Amino acid sequence: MRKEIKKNAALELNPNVSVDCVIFGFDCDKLNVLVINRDGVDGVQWALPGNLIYDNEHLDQAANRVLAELTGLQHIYLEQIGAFGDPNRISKESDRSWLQSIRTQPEARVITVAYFSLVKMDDYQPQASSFAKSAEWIPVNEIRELAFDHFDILQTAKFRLKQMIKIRPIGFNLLPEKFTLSQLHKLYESILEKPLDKRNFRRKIQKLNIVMSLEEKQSGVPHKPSQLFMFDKEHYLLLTQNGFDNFGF
Amino acid sequence: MRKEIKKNAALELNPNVSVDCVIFGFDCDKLNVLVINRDGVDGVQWALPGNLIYDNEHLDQAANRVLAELTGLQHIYLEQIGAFGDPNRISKESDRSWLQSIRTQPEARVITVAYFSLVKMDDYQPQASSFAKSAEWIPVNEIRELAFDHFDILQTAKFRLKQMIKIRPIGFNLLPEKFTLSQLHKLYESILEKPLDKRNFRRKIQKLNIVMSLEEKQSGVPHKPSQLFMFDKEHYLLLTQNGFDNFGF
DNA sequence: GCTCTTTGTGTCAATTTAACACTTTCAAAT
DNA sequence: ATTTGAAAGTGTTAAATTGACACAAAGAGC
Repeated sequence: MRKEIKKNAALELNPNVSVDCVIFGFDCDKLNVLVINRDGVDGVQWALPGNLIYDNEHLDQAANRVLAELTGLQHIYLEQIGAFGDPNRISKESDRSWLQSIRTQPEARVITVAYFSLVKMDDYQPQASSFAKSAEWIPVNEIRELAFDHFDILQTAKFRLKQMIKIRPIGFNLLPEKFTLSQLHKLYESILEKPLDKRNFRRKIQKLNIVMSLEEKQSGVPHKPSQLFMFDKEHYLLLTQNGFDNFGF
Repeated sequence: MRKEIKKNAALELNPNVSVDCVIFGFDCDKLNVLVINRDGVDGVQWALPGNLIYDNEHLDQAANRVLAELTGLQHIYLEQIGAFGDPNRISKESDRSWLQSIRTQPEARVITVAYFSLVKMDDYQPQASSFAKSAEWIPVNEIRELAFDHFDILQTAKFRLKQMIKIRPIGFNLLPEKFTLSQLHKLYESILEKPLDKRNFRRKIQKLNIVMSLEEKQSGVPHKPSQLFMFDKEHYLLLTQNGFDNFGF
């Protein structure tokens, strides 16, 4: 039985609980996810940024801290997806040996609490540090495998995102301040993984009153320049809190 | 640092991870939730059934085991709500002293993974055992306070239920095999906490093709007897898996 | 047979949805 | 200067869905 008394919980990692972050970014073309490559693992094997929590730390704080430590990303609103904790989640030899090299209790049962977020890719240039030897944006649909149970977590995150998009406005965190409706359109298509009728999409978005058209237009593009839009922060926030009942596509 | 090697993980409770269950039941009138009263706590202070997990146990299994141990309820499909783990979640003195009496590491940081489920109240007569000195169904809207952070968990469960009802069919697990549309109607009103137009409700439900009317009618009621219905298991299951896009009320 | 209580039913106007094609505007190439 | 390619932008229609709303029917108990 574990019985020792903790003296300095503040500094102590809890060997049983970790957090993992699924950070989605949008490059105005497709959905990407932020992954790291771990120091001490040969070759390329992507993993979600994640690590053990401290004993005195809020889960949400831990997620933010771990994300920042591994990738440099800060001040991101993270939303919880849920807990994952198959007792046999360490099925890959590379994961096992990596844990041996980094954890004081590499065999400990770990429950991981997953978080996700949506950010503008351009605003966040990942900088690998701590045990991350690299940190990169990778297109979501190119990912076939991840460390531990991270692939499951990613699938769940994608699913949650699909649900969320029907209930709340989305895009504020994923698009640049000024954006075109085509970009927003593509964002929705990327998340839902299906084509949406352009005219119907535009009509629906405009009726929500969350976008305001600017005077400005695109320039330098080899085709008809697009009107630029901004989100109407007030309306957007209102809908974020209240959600909408009927916004199916 | 905790460094000891576990020999018999199978028998060892993990001091850092617990599960809690929010079991909703419907008495054909209002929504209830299953709560326990703990042995060793003076007076009445309700708590959700929950306890630490074993080190080698799946989270879902742990939730089922703990629920069965405390209330006798078995074979229930539990769905995860998420992880809760405020490091200061032990704010009440009664919780603290109760932990002292039952846990080997009463001060340990605990992350709890919450689950919820919907059952027919009549099929499950709770039988308190283990550290539960009683186990009862209590109307959800009479609950003002619960042990630990269980009130938060309950609120989150209610919220998730409200969301779920718009995306998937509901009722199969909450109503008796044969039921009336009025009962189903009341169930939806209880969950959504708002009145729904009777005719519109019936129209919508019927269009889903999840209910089949039986030849049978109610009898012995002092008013016009109601048609009885059953769920069409096949259609119901189909919609459970696929969800529906537009079922707002 | 009267009363009480709950069941069960239909219409209409307003809104929302899905399907669908052509013109406009710019930059780059010729 | 003209052409070409690429994406932007725009409206109508038929069908489906929504929400609002009121009264007759059936049984039990008196």
